[in-house]
Amino acid sequence: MEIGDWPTTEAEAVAAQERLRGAADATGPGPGPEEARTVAGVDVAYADSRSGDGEGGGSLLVAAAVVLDVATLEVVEESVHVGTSTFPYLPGLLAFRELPSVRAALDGLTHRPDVLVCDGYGLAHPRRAGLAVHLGVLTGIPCFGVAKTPFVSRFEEPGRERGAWTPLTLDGERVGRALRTRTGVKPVFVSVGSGISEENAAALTLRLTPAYRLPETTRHADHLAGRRLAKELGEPDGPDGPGGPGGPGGPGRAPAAGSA
DNA sequence: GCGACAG
DNA sequence: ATCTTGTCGC
Repeated sequence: MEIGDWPTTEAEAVAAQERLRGAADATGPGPGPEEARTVAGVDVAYADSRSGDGEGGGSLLVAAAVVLDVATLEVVEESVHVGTSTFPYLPGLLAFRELPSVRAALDGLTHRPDVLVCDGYGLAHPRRAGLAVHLGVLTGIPCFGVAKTPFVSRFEEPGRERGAWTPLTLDGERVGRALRTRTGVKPVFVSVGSGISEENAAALTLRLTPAYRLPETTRHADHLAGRRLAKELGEPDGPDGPGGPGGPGGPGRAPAAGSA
């Protein structure tokens, strides 16, 4: 979907997801830890989560995309996008709140990552159209989601050790895995978005969690977005003062308005 | 009908 | 998501 038919209301967003559910690539196994050279994680930080945005404008937000080398887990490239929210947070419609800014952050990358990882869901969604499905279809890059809570899905508690997992189900369908990334710690919820198999998504998730419950990609993107947001809030006029030149230091886009 | 509900 | 101090542990 292009900017032209971007949903404005909840009803339009739901309809868009129902059309999207068939557009996802459910056949491609995509790359696993051995095939993928790079993986990009994306996340968004908000200055004001509650009012989000009203009818008039939107609150400040920062989207971040961080590319990691799968073999070494070292940061290859970073990109941030500073903008404003154009859609409120509504359960099941997170994609419409985060997609515009996430896309902008991804556009700032010079690398085209082999895989995309995002917070939230892919198929583990009421209409099988979570953020990872939207992002995978939009970019054409294999994408999956790793969420911290199961939302509407259900699962049996997996074994206590790292690597243990159980099926995530929704309406009697398999929608992902409850995967233990750290021994003795609550599991994460992995679900495919588009262009990658559940097996490869789970294998990559384990590859990306050598030390923490959440993937390094998510951690890096989360921290980058948070640091940049704090900087924006603390220095509204930038390090060079009012009217001064100097754009955003290093990687990063200039502030971009969300709407006219 | 009301509440709960990825981030 | 975001608001926040201390605390346990490598």
